[in-house]
Amino acid sequence: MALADIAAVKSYVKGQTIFVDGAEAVGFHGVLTGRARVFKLSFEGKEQILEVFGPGDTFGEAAALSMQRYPAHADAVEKCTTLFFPRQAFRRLVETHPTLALNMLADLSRRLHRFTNLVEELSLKEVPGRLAAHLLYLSERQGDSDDLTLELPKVQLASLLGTIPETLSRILARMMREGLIESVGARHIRILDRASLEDIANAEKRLG
Amino acid sequence: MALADIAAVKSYVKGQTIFVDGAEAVGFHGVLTGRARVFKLSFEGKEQILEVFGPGDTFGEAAALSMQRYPAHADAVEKCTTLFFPRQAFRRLVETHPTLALNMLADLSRRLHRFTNLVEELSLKEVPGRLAAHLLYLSERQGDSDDLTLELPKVQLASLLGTIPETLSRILARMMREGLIESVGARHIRILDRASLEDIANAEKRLG
DNA sequence: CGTGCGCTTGACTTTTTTCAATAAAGGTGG
DNA sequence: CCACCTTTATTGAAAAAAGTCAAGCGCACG
Repeated sequence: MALADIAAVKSYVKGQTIFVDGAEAVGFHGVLTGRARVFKLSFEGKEQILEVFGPGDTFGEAAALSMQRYPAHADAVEKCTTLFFPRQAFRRLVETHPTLALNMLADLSRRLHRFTNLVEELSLKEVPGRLAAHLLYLSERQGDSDDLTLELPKVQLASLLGTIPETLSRILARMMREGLIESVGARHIRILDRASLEDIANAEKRLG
Repeated sequence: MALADIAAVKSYVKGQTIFVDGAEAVGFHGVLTGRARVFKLSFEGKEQILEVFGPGDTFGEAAALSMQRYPAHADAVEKCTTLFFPRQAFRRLVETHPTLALNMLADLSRRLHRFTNLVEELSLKEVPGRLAAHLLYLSERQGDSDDLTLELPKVQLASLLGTIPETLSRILARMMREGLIESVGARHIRILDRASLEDIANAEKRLG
């Protein structure tokens, strides 16, 4: 695939900015190692993570292809290397390779779907619901085990769930008190009552 | 364009379901007359409108093209006719017409961008901020006049802004009390203090 | 070995929702 | 054209959810 010909490797240290909201979109990234995040920042400095990307994921394609500017910020969650594809070359490639365009369509559709769900969660569920859904998601991703690893520090997790660390902390504590989960060290959690967690995730809000 | 060959006209009465969340995606729609909305429904029955579509807009393409199922509900805001494009025929068309694929890419990118902003508003702004932003958006759309028309009944507007009618009503009342806006009949509003409205929309939350 | 950052907890405030009642508006059939 | 009835909008009072501010703990990393 001619894609490789136009790419350049870039690397970022933890916390380093990859692009900023509103900046001219000069290209997009494919993650090689580490993780990156795309997020929105409020005037007061609160952030909402839109997505976290790991090896194999790409981000910024939509902006590079059809938009003038990046619609959000991106930085490195941890030390991270990416393949960078410059805008113009990428555009030409897409325009001449129908298959590439179709792949991109599939990709954007997936992303759109995820955003739909994010909106649903933010607007229609309370924080416990979002947290429960996230825990179940992690469990599924990690082989349906009841023991799971939080893949982000709690500050970041809070931001991903559209809340703040204090609130996250309290709700985690409440879920433990009620025997839904158990804490196994800093970043590990054991699911004790999956059924209740599922109820909460499905927004039948009761929990005390 | 061969697109017309595969389409069929459909018509819906006010409130009629166009498709439901999770149903198999059998095709997509282009609005001819009237308006349609795409929305998510919570377990308790609260709804979050994702987008409202008018003549010339299309919706459901991503689902029809790449996904198995519709990611949300759709119904007619008012009496409404659409052109319906069946999934299979559309897919074949896109696969053989690169230009069509590129147009779709542009379209999905735009939509993705809008969703990004919706997430930002829901997560990072309070209701007054969202309302202020919406009023300014309507003003711009309607020719930058200070007199604007709410294009939706208040229940729907509340749902679009991720809140409930009561809250919307209160905040509208507050904005009047504070001289930011003036009510001119049921669905018309006059902007009196655009600068303050812009401040609020940009989330420097003060308003009292 | 200390400093700092991440995490937790408590007390308090603000925002939003809920519940309930009322008022206004709009369409329909007589 | 009007009366009726359903839908839509507003308001109050109370409750709940989440956020702010501030303090304190603990662990990691330099």
